[in-house]
Amino acid sequence: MSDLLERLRGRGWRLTAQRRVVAEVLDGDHVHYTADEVHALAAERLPEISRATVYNTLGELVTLGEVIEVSTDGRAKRYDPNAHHAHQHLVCARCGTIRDVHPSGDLLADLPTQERYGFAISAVEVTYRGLCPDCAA
Amino acid sequence: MSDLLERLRGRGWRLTAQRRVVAEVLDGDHVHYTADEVHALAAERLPEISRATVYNTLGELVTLGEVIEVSTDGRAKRYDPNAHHAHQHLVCARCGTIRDVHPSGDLLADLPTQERYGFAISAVEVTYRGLCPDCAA
DNA sequence: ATCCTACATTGGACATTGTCTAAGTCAAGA
DNA sequence: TCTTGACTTAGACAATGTCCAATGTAGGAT
Repeated sequence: MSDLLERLRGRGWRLTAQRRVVAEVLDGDHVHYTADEVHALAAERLPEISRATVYNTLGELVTLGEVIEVSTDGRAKRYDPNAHHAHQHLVCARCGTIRDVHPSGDLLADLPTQERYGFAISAVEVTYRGLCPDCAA
Repeated sequence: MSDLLERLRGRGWRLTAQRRVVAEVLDGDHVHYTADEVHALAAERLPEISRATVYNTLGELVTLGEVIEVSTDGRAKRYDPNAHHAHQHLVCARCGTIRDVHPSGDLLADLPTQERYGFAISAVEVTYRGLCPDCAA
């Protein structure tokens, strides 16, 4: 992720303090924050950053394909910076924790043509649900 | 679905006009309404029905396993009465239309043990995304 | 058939998450 | 350094969902 800013600048992104802070917050492994969490963490470094800017920046990162938006349930969307490695999600039904997982098998091939209803399918998402060790205890 | 009310009464459900109307609205094939749509349709038959009751009833039906809650994206959840046949969903990324589909393959077996992080996995959901024929045109 | 009462419904306030806008600010090229 | 169009901000607004106290009622008991 350290070269993310470089990549974005190459695409004509204007590099502002706010965008830099948001990108820094998303840096790291197994990070799946909500927009509000990103805002809180960003505000630790840049207290005046507004919610609107965080939403804007996250939306741009999603559009650019640098970050994936994960809607686990009715709760807030989470943002996953691990966009360059195909993966799926394992979600705790109780506390909402997310882990990245890598199932085997060709998910797209599993859907017969006659079940595609003429759709141009562009993505397959798999969500495994269950209780994490802490919540199961 | 016609025997749904019987089944629910057998479980001690008090049968009210409101609950009957909500169940009737959900009756049918390939129905994936949002809570607000259910409320609007129910209100056609029972104008005084409140939003709270629709939310309560949908929640109960989900808890009882008669209806499945589908969170397609950041939009409103949709309610799928086809709970007794395992199936997955095909969603149009543009208009939000949902079709029920039945992929082959054992999705649960596709996740290696070492990728389960000690979770007790209880469900697997697959969402295929793409553009429906209308939106692709 | 009528009465009781626990359960269901109602309306509206409230909460959460996200979007939009007008006005001010600033990064970066000239 | 100047200029300008893109960026940020605060706060109003919107969409969806939850909660509560007051009221109503289904269905068993009498």
